[in-house]
Amino acid sequence: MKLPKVTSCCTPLLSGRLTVDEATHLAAIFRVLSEPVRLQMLSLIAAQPSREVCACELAEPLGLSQPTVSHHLKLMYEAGLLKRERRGTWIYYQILPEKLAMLRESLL
Amino acid sequence: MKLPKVTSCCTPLLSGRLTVDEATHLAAIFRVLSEPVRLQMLSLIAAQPSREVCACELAEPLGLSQPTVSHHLKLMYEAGLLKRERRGTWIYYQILPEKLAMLRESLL
DNA sequence: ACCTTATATCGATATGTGTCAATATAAAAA
DNA sequence: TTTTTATATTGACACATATCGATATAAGGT
Repeated sequence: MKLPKVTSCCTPLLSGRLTVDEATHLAAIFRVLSEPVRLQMLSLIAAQPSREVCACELAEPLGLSQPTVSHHLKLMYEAGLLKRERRGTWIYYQILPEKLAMLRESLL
Repeated sequence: MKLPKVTSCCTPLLSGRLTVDEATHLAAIFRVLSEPVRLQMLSLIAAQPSREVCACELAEPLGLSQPTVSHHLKLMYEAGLLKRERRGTWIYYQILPEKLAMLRESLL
């Protein structure tokens, strides 16, 4: 059985008081967005006509090593900002726009 | 002469490629939001009927020392998330909703 | 099986930062 | 001016994390 998609997680920041758990969870997502190279990665993915990117395409334009790219992608994947799909040897990453929408709502 | 209020700062994340400077600037603001106690502070300010709070009212409900509260308020002030106003011995802080609106736009 | 390429993990290091006690500064009251 | 209260700064420490080289794992091709 399929569960309905969750598009929000937290009380909006400005209406009602955040619980400690809500604040911790929301802060963790903002922390993932608090690294310039990760924002550049997201921008780079969004700029592709296919709206996806192979992990192997990121190291060179960002000037980072492969382990570092892998590290950042993992953090964004675990935060629910990216989904991934293995196709053969390669892994492709896509942005999950619902997560960004949820974040926008949290800033209301 | 009064300048028009700036409500946006960066290319939206998903449209067009972020420059390094834009990514760095946006990431710095997200970093300020990446600490649970700071989100709780914002929530606490917004929950006041007056929409403002005296710095001296924050330490006790958050279980933090006065220097730590001062530190967090300074970071949020410098990031443009809060404005402050001295009234006598006390300093009152208010949220700048335009900044949050700008952040929401950056997540488009 | 072996080799090649892509991705993940590990270990080490450097840098950043949240926290507090101690102290300094600012403002008002006595 | 002295005292009191509020806020800011400083210095120290603990902890998190971005980064890389080295290595491990995964998948496909020869």
